[in-house]
Amino acid sequence: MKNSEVVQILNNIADILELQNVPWKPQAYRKAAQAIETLAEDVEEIWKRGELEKIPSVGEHIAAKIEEYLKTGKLAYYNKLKKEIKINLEELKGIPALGPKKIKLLYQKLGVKNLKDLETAIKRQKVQKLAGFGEKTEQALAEGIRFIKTKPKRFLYASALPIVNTFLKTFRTYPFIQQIEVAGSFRRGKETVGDLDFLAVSSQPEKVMHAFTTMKDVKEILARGMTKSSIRLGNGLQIDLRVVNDKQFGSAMNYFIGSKEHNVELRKLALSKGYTLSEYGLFTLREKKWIAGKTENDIYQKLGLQYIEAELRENHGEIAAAQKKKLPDLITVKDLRGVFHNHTTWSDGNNSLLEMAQKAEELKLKFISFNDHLGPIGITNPLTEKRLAGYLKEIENVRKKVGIRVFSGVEIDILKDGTLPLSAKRLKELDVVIASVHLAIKMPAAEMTQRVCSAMEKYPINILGHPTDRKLNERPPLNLNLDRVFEAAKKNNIFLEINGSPSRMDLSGENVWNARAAGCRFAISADAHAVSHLPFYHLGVNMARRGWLEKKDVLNCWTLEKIEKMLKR
DNA sequence: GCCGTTTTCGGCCCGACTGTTTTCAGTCG
Repeated sequence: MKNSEVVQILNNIADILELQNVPWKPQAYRKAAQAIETLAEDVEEIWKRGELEKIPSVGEHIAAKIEEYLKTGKLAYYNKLKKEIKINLEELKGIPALGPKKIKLLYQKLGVKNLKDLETAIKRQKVQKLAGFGEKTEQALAEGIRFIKTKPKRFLYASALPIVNTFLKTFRTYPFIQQIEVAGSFRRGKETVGDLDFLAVSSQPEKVMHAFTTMKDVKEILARGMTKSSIRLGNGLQIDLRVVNDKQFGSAMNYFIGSKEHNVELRKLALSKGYTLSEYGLFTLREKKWIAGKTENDIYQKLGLQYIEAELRENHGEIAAAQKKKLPDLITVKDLRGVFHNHTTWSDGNNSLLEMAQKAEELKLKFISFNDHLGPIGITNPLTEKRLAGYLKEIENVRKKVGIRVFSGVEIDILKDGTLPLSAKRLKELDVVIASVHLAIKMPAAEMTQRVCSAMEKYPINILGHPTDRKLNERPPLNLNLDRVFEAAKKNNIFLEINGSPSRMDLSGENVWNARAAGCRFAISADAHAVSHLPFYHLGVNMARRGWLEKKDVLNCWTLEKIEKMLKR
């Protein structure tokens, strides 16, 4: 699956062309990148069928470039561009508040080529003296650097997911492998992963190691042993594979799923009961007699615990709860009857209302909620009060053509002053109102908290959209006093969104956990901008599970009658 | 560089906010 690599290269080309002031081409490359990003299929398969140009926004020239890359692993045009600019754009463009124009000026006036140069220039206070820059910009850049430095780049769960699936599917076909599973933070459903850990059962470990280290996507072999090897893929993701025997599989899974903190607690508990626990099994302390290890359930049982789902293993009280048999009956993907927060061509989505609704029906959902943008951000092609009537009319038509419930709604901006750009009266004409912060995202905590809480107090809002507005690997969460936000949400009967968009995952599992403790309820959304995005609600379920949620905590799981009743404001 | 058919050439989602200015450029979505 080379999709993510192709997407990255096309985006990088767009960045360079933008820096060079080339008109229009950057958009063309970016659009093509976006189209490939939302593909459900492997771009290599499409190329093999000779259908690259059938991908929207991919024309003759970009298709040729994709072909060159897939064939040779290189792209001459991209390499030429990289040589021309002499700047480490990938590094610099990641800094918030730094765009192509400023990067160019920094290079021309101060010779800044990379992060290190920029740091030196800031230290010498040279940046603030540049035309168009100032003290505040310099400060903002220093802060931006601090942010990206303290946040090591991790892979999004969603980009690791197809790799995991392909890997498992392939390795499960090998006759010399009896069992193989993914472990690590991926298994715990974390929104990002540092690497991937797999565990296999085989009586011929050397064959497994051979198959692993000779996979076609391997770029580098980091370690190759008899039962354990590590490789790095072309996209930089590290994969570890370990082979154990049948009797050890459960204990090894338990050890490699972690978290480390959970494991430490579990081992302590084992000791207190006269056992010792390691990746090789649960043994009696004195005679080292094997007690359990074949399955994880055996181990938890022997320790007097309920089975603890992987998503809960963060040493967040799960062991104590398991002792008292008080673990939550965790929500699953199947419990969701529908999905909130979906965009269409009425704002910045790629598919029509009908296409989205039909896809939801195909996914066996019972309802879909449309929440196109309404607010001042032009690039989202937002709805206006004027266009609202046409939007609602088309939704009415869609209702006649599909067999599922279709909720009308908007995603409306919470403006800087805490007001919404549509009256409460008009908002009440809609089934589902999601309110979100999109602009003026840098505000001190007190003001930002006031802004969000005031909107929840004064307007008929159903769902607070992506409450912290964080973007994984891109920017930190809003300055918010979340305790106050949770309190206001509870008081005003507003559901907190768990946004399943891969780079958002907002609220995070930990925030969900806290909000649940504060008595809040939740709505899971896809924030889909294309039919291929609809399944993103699965990722939201990961956050919900990490936050200990049950069916009763999540609006999507209720009966349609109950949902409708609850949405009335 | 892509797209479309009132166009094979001439368009290409655009407004708020910030920090720098004194009317606007750059960034963000």
